[in-house]
Amino acid sequence: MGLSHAILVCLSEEPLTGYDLAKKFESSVGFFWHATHQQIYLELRRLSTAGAIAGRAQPQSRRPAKTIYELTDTGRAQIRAWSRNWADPPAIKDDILLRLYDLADIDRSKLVEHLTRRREMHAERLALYEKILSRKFADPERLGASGIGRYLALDIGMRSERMRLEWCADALKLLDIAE
Amino acid sequence: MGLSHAILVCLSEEPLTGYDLAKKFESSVGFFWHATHQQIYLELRRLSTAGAIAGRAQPQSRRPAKTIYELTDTGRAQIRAWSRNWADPPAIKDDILLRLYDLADIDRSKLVEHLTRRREMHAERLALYEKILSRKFADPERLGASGIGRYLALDIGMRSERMRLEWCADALKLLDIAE
DNA sequence: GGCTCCATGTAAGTTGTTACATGATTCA
DNA sequence: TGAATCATGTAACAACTTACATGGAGCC
Repeated sequence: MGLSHAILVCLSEEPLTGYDLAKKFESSVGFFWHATHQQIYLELRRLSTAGAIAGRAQPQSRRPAKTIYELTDTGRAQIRAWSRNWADPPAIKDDILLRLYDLADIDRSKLVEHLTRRREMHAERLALYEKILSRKFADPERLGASGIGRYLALDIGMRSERMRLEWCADALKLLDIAE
Repeated sequence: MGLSHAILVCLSEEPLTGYDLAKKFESSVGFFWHATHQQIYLELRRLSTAGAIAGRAQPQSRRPAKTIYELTDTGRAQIRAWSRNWADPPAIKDDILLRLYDLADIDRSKLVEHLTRRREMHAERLALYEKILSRKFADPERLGASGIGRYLALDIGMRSERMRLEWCADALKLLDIAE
């Protein structure tokens, strides 16, 4: 199961609450692993009863109480074991390619609209990643071990956005001349 | 739901049996939409009772009987309606990026092994796509409307493999010098 | 005699999505 | 005064995975 590993990896960096994790899954880690808060809270309870993580309840004044989870030694051992396993490259499921497959039967102008919007989204994403790069990885020589990994994750994110951006542009060109 | 559309799109090309569809989902369409035969047979029954497709039973000598499904007018209308909807870019869920995120805590030599294997897989995939390209799309000028769509789907597949291939190579280089 | 291809299914379990719910605090 | 943030959950459903099952045909 992927989500459990994603959570363990996050917690290996620092102890977090379910709420914090949910936020993380909407930005940094979320760039390559998506999860909702419902999934996260459920999984936290599972990992907790399995002994991979431990939660400390922390009452707060003026705020609902929260539970901060951290890795146990068992959890740490689990990550190490998991990291040795082979991971199949992810399968792509992209609706827009499905539409292209049947181009003859489909509303052409809508497709152009969608491709244009996607091109913009990829450009925005790319700009965001570049901003993160310049802020956090300005000096790649001085990155620590975990820094390199995060740099590489960001790097493939950028390459992916750039590739899709270019493809959208070329697809639009081709659709235009093949009118 | 995605699978139903994937099936409808396949059937818009030609009538097929569940078995044929399952094969298609392991090669051509399978490059951007994966499904097992169990899912497919279930979905075919659903689509059939919903009236989007119709199956003709065809008894065979020396072979088990088969059911050939084809689109109904309702089904065709459904595709057209669906094709106008916006499709969010696919979310990536890649285990290997998860591992990178936590590089400090992880078995480095195993990671190198995995990246090397992945690089090979991407190279193989790319070669396969290039072969398909030269066989089926040798002359892109003369493609019909549906041909362009399929060409573009193949094109993004090739770009994707090439991008990942290069990323693997660069990641291996970086991990090597950052030893 | 075993392997792959044809052709279709059931059943159980896991994962992911969507809708709904609560309730206080802080900021504009 | 209303929206966003903090913090956590239940419930129903949809989608996907994995294991198991059947049985003949043709090939090496």
